[in-house]
Amino acid sequence: MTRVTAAAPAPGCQVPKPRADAVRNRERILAAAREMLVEHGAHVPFDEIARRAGVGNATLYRHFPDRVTLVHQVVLYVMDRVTALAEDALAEEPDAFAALCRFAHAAADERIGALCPMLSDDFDHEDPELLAASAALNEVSERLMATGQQAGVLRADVAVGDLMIALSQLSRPLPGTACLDAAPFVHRHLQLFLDGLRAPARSELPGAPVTFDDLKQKTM
Amino acid sequence: MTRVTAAAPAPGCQVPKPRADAVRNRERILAAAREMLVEHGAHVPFDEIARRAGVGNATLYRHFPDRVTLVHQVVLYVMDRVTALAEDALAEEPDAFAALCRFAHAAADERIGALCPMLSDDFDHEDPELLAASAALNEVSERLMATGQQAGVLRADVAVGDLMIALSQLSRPLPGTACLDAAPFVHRHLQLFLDGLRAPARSELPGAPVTFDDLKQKTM
Amino acid sequence: MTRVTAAAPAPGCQVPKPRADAVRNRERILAAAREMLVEHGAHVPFDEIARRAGVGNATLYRHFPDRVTLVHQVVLYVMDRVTALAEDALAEEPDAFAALCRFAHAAADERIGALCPMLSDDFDHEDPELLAASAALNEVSERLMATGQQAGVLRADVAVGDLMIALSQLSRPLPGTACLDAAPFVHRHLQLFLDGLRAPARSELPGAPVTFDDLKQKTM
Amino acid sequence: MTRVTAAAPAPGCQVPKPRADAVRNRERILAAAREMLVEHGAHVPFDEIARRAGVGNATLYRHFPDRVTLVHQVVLYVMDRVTALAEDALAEEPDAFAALCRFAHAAADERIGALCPMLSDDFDHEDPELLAASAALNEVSERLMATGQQAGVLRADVAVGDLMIALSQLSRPLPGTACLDAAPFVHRHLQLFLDGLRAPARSELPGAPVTFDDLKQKTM
DNA sequence: TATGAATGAGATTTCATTCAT
DNA sequence: CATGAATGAAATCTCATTCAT
Repeated sequence: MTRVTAAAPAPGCQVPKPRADAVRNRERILAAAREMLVEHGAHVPFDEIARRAGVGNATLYRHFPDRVTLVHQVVLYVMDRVTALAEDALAEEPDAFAALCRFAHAAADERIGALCPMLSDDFDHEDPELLAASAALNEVSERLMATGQQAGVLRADVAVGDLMIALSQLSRPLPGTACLDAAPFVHRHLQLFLDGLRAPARSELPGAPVTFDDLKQKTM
Repeated sequence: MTRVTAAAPAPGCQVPKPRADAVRNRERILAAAREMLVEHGAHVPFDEIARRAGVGNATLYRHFPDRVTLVHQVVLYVMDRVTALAEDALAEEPDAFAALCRFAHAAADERIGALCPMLSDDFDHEDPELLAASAALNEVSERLMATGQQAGVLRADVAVGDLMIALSQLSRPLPGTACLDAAPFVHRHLQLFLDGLRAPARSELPGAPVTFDDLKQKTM
Repeated sequence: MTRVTAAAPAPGCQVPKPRADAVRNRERILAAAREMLVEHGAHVPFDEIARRAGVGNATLYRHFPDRVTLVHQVVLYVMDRVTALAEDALAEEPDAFAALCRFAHAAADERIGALCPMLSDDFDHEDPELLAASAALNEVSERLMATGQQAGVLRADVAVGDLMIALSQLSRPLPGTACLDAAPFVHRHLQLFLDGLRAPARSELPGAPVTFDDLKQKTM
Repeated sequence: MTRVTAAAPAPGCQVPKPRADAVRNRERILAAAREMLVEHGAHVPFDEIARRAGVGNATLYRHFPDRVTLVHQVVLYVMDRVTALAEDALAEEPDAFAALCRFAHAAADERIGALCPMLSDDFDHEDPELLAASAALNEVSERLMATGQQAGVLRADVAVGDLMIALSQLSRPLPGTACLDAAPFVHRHLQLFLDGLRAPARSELPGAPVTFDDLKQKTM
């Protein structure tokens, strides 16, 4: 299993020193931002995120010069963790459909909805770090679905993009509800959706299977 | 079929004069607000709504003294139209599951996601107009589901609340996508969800069936 | 004499209504901004300008969305007044060199230094209003200098740009001094410069005569 | 010729160690600060000066505890160099007016405008180092002017303060122009001003000759 | 000593709401 | 009634200065 974002510096490199407290602050800000963004939407005041992270607001600006950058880093952060969940499900769950379900529910709990900003028009899909992380998630989730389709337990007319979109939509916080845990039906409706994915297909789907790359198209 | 929100004044009442342009302005504001709220979330500046509606901002305030009121009226506006869609589906579609599907897809197109603010903590569920509209929608949609369950084409462990929530979530515009039409996979994923609703049930669902009334609970 | 910026609306035009108080506020802001910008440089807090003008800060933003716009309008405002001074000097002062001196000292008192931002790299020289005002000032000041040169009282190797630049430089507030009136030597040094302009030329000048258009070149 | 600011420690003193890199850093900061202050005014962020000097911001603070101190040292730095230029002109240029011109143009190139902060209300004129450097510059520049006036080539109604002020004003970078070299007309207008200084006087000057000491008066 | 990081105070800008025409 | 203008409060962002490594 490869963690993408935690790129280790080459041994003997000249980068001065990462300074422990700065790293810890960065982590704390990312974690706080993920919660705030998922729970309260993209409009949370920066000061609130800073307070939740326990740092001054200017510290937040030092690490993430603007909102776009912060969101971008949160996406990377969550994507990395979700990728790990998919790898775990594949490795530990022998039944193909069970693996898919395990992944889906775990990803919802891991706030996969935080990946939604990727779909935004102004999201930078060319960023190298994102491309790498994205490819990793794409690879493992395609493996997850292919396994199910080859085993004949997953309908053939769906692709990873379908899963990712619906997963994100269904696990997004309902407006006005304070946090994800306060929406106990997420797992219910997710399970209904997963039942719809199970083979044999029960109806014809409009449109074509959505791949991961489709999500990067500006023109959806 | 009863339209709830267009309450006609009692005959012989003394309400001065409805003034044609005021009525037209109210309609334009409601339509504009529905689009803006669904597309850009609850944070759209009032001035933007006013501009989209083609009226001055103060006119908007004259019709809707505050954001809460405006949102409330938009909910009523959409709820009324969605109710009509359910009635039409029931009346014109002989097959029970086909009726459900027709309703779901039509409601998505009608921006049923604009009902989400109902789930917000600060939404006033005691308002008489809302109670009436709500009861009407509840009645017809329960009839829609009951028909399907009695016909054995709809799994028995789901209720209207499940449908409404998931429908809203799946049809909400993805962040950054300007309008619903720009998200062509909404109907794909909605259909997958509908396939999950079809009997026989393929897996056990966590939690209990969600009724319409469950959605009014402040503590979700 | 033609005032350029105070463009009168065509009779019978459809522009709604200028609203007296808004016009008065705009005037007050422009006057206040001219003083603050000339006295304290381009970094004066917007709130200070608003306070000096006696309006709320947001009112300032309504009239001038950003600092660039405000500065631009101040330039137009001052340019118009300086143009009028040149016209007056030409019309009322029979002696050519006396007219030039009268104009120079009056322009210094009128804060011609406020035109300095025109020389900045990010100043928009393409704006139609500015082009018109600029042409008017150019025309009258060239007439002013040509008169002197034809009368043989003004050295021939200088052009309007030379006058404008030096005039602006010499009348700019010295850093740290509160206001122009507190720099009583402005008129002394201006007169020394004017003496240097008088014919016959006492030394050869480096470079070429600077025209008005030269000042618009980004590459100075 | 006495260099004032490079005060050598008394022989036998106990100052620990000058540390070569600290001295070099101090030089680099002073040079960078002179450029930034002259080019972008007194408002340049400290961090920018530090970046331009190639040191960390805290290093800047170690050498110069606050902005006032930094500006003060820059003034001393430039004053010392300008004094040297005046001495050179006097020593090497036999013609009195030529010496004045040579000095003026050289001082402009040496950024004499960096002395302007001396005129600021909050500048400390009592500092011993400054008093010494100031006296030295005053002495040599008075000698420069007296020579010219005794030779009858420089008008009698001007004093060193007039020269210093006008020189500073005319050589200050125009707003938006990045560096002095980008303003090719500085020497043109300076020469015009010098022509105005030449005897015989062509007009009467308002005000009285400005001495060096006049510039120290808080109330100008 | 040199430095990057942290921070609060203040500057800039936006927006919901009220006011005057 | 309809509207553009005005406004304070809050959000975003910058920067001089201090701190910790």
